[in-house]
Amino acid sequence: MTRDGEGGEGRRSTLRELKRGALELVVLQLLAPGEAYGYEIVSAVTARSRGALEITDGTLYPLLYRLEKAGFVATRWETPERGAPRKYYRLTPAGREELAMLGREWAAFSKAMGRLLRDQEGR
Amino acid sequence: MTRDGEGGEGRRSTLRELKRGALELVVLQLLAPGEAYGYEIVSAVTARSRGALEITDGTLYPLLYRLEKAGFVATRWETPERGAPRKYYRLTPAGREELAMLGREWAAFSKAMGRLLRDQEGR
DNA sequence: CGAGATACCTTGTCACGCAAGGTATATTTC
DNA sequence: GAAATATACCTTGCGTGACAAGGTATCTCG
Repeated sequence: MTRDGEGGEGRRSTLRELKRGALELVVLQLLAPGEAYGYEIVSAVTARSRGALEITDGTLYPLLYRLEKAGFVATRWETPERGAPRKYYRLTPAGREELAMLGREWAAFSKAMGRLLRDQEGR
Repeated sequence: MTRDGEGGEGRRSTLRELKRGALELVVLQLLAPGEAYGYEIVSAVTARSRGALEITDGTLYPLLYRLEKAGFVATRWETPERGAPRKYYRLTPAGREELAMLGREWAAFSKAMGRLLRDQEGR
């Protein structure tokens, strides 16, 4: 996966802002089954969200750094038999708590949004 | 509703970032049944989202201004019999289109998130 | 006339996604 | 064995937007 670019001059991609806050939750969820390295996470985010969420490595690495600084993930370097060295990330216990909490918050939030969008009542 | 403050020194309020992107959609939805004025919208957002989304007027007014500049809402001043003058906002046809589009995007996004969070598969 | 309530608006700060660059290592090709 | 390519990680600069904090204008009440 190379530099993509997307063509975008000044276009606002509507819910772009919304997707921001979801990213931390998504990354933690992706790490739940086991460890993964940076580039792997970048493509997993797009794949597992079926395109609803697309990120670049320039977005991910600062986030991973914040997560590590917050104690939610721990890292490990590994040099595979072929290819460049990889930095593997895995959840810490605090990271699993954070994941659970964000999951609950997401559920509450999306439920509230669904209700609000469904109701036709005039305030 | 006065200045609230929330106590927050450096605290990260978790899904705060996520709620950003939802706000435009929520405000447009609140205006769907008819016009409303600023302060009314501020309290309606909290009430209709049942606390899942809380904003201050300092957040809303810049957003309303952006929506107006984008042609999604139109305004009208009214001086009520009692109290300070109010600026009423209503959806334009373009605003209704935007609302419909954001609603579809929200549905797709929340569906993708739900699926991602539900799946336990190891990438 | 003050004090308070209602309502609107602006300024400054901070967070963060993202494009665009860069570095390091390993592999392939000539 | 040097250049080219691929893989992977990291950093810088910019723009956007939520929010706190402050401000202004109008009206009501004592």
